[in-house]
This record gives sequence, structure tokens and C-alpha cells, in this order.
Amino acid sequence: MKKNRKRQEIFQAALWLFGRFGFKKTSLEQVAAEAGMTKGNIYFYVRDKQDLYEQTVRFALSQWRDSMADSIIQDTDPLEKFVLLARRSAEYLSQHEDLRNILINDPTIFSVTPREDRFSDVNEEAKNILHTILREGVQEGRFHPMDMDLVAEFLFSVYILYLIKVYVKSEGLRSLRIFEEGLKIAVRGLCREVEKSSDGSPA
Amino acid sequence: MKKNRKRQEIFQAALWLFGRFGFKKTSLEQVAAEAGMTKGNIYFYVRDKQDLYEQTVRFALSQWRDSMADSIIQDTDPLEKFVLLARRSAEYLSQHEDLRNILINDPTIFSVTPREDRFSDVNEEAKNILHTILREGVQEGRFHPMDMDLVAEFLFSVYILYLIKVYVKSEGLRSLRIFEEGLKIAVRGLCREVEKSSDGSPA
DNA sequence: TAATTGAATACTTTAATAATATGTTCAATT
DNA sequence: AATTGAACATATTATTAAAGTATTCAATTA
Repeated sequence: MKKNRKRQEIFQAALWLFGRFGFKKTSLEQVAAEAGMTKGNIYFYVRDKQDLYEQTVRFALSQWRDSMADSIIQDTDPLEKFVLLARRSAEYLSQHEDLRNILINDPTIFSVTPREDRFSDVNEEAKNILHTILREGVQEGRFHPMDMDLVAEFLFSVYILYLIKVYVKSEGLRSLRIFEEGLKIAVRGLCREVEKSSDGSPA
Repeated sequence: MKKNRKRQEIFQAALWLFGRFGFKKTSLEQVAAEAGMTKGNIYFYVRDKQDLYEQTVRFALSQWRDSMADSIIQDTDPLEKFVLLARRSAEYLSQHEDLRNILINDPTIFSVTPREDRFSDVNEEAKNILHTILREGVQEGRFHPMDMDLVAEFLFSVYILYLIKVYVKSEGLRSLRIFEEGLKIAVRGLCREVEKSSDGSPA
């Protein structure tokens, strides 16, 4: 059964086209052509155009999330993981134009305030990565005790806010520097005081 | 010359109507009637409808900002000021339905990512309030050294993000709790370690 | 002179309709 | 199981007329 492989090829084609033309101006005929089939056959894989779109976005978000999950296995220090996650996530977005374009065309995907979050399942898993890092940090005594659910959601929302600022709307360098400052504050806010040997405290 | 008083009456009327019906569905005839004059006369006070709208929003934002500036004079501790600013700002928005409605009808006012920020001057002054608090904190040695411009902008953006989540889109209680957690982290991230007498550290 | 009016004008939105394009179904085919 | 292509249903665009609203301005008022 090669249905799944074919389906992913369709998503790949749709990702490119939806990103380039947006939902409305992308026709099923275009998608079918790009995927090497006729439009009728697309209905063998998805319910309708809306379903194709949502599955395509889901496909792209999942790849992103998987890439993030992979990128932090090696490290051990929760604080390093936290910072690495921020950097890698940004790097991924900067390298994937299709995804960026989709986010430009449909700002509701990562809406600041999702009315009904169509991709809550994928986002939930992304938050879980953060959540896991926080739990490790708290257990190891590196992080302050906290409500990890709420903090994960807070960090995630700030995160998305700035990823979009920097890579989707191109507010560029300044936003990036603002984000870095925010990251510093978050890191200090999460961590308990560093051992006894402080880095420069007077007396 | 009572031109300025009359002008403010027009803004007050326009604020109510733009909030209730939005920009497009509010007619100058309505605004004129609410302000007790005919529509032709409105052009004595503003250039055109667009100008009326922008000045009206500016008027509302300025009032908000002034109220914030007033509310923090009494306190002395920069940290308390910072937290107080957050609370008062939220309180103000919760009490001013007109402003909330305007923000609902026109999300670009506090756009997460202002393409061209039409109200940058007002927002700039709001950021300055934050900036001043940060400078005091750093000078008194309560806060870590930092790039105050960047940090002020970071805090402002997170601030707006959550004010909108809670009071504009009614994401209600949960967002409020998330914001409180974020506030805790920000406070810890800004402040240097508390003296020698820590509140519960072992040994 | 500053402030206001009301009617004339210019501009935009709405409504209705036809023409076109695109989404969807499905029996037949590979 | 996977794919096609034609038939059908639905949505988008284009056109135009009607209605509504923004804008201007010479005349009027305080």
C-alpha cells in the first residue's frame, strides 16, 4: 500500500502551491498537475479542498516539530536545550520558504489568539517539547518551581510571536535582537541562582 | 477658541460609533448627529474620514497612556512600578468598552507586527514609561544591566499580546493565569538576586 | 473671523445578473 | 486499490444600474 507515500507527495505539491498562491487562488487542477495526476484522484486521498489544506499545513507543522524534537536529544543540560530549541526553531523557519509563505498567507495558523485552533494537536505536541524541558529543569533543581503547563504556554506564545515577526513579516534584525534580550530575561527568570561562585557579584 | 473642546467631543462621539460599528459601517452623518452638528462641519475639524478615525484612536490611546503615567507616580520601588503598570493597564482596558471595541474591530492598531505603525508616536510614549522604570531599576542596582530600548520593546509586545488575549478576544481566565506566570518570570529575570536573606534557600 | 450649514458633486458600496471558473461526484477503466 | 474524465454543483468574477456616502464649497450665522 503506497497510499501514504503518494499522499505525502500531494502534500508536498500542495504546500508549494498554497504557499505561493494562497488557499483561494490555488486550484485542485494545479495541485493535481504538480503531483502528477488528475484532480478527481485527489479525492481518493482527501475529503475536499479544505481538508487538503488542513492536512497540508498539519504535514508542514509536524515536520517542523519533528525536526525540533530531533535537534535536542543529544544535549543534557535543560537550560541549553531551552536555548537550543529557540535557535533551531528559528533556523528551520528561515530555511523553509514554503512554510513561511503558508504562514504569511494564513496568519490564523499561528494566530496570536486562536478562536478555534485548527492545529491544536500539532501545537500541543510542540508545547510538550517545551514542557519536557521545563520538567527536567525543575527536577534537576536548575529551574524554579513553577506551573509548567502555564509557563510552557507562555513561552510558546512569545516564541511564536517573535518567530513570526522575524521570519514571516520581515521585521528582521531589530526584532531578532529584541527576541535575544527576551530570551536572556526568560533564562534568568527560569533558573535558580547559579551555585555559589557568581560571575561577578561584588562581595 | 473652543475648537479643541469641540474636537474632543467629536472624538468621543466617534469613539463610541467606530467601536460599535467599525470604520466602514460608521457614517459621518452618524458621527455628526452624535456630536450635534451636520456632517459638513466635521471637515472643519478633520481632513477626512480616515483622519477622523486615526485621530479618534490616537485620542483613546493617549488617554490610556496618560492614565498609566498618572497611576505610577506615587510608588518608588521600580519593581513595584513595573507590576503595578501591568495591573493598572489591564484594569483600564477592562473598564473602557469603547477602546476594547475599537481594538476588536481593528486588530492592526496593536498589530503583533505593525507593517507601518500608524500610532507609533503614542506607542512610543507608552514604551517610554516602561523604559523609565527600567532605567530607574538599573540605576538603583535592583535590575540587571540591560539594553533598555530592546527590553522595553520586548516587554511592551508581550504585554500587548496578553492584554488583547484577555480583554479583547475573550480568552479569559486561562490567559490571565498564563500572563501572571510570565510576569513572575519577567520579574525574576529583570531583578538581581535579592540581598543575602533569601526567602527559603536551603543552607 | 471662526464656526456652521445644506445643497451640489464625486466617489464607493450594494444588488442583480450573466458568464466563467473551479470544486465535487461517480461510473468506467487500469 | 488507484486513477481517469466527463457530468454536475457550487463559487467566483464581470458588468451594470441603483443607492448610499464622502467630500467640497458658496452662503449663512454667531
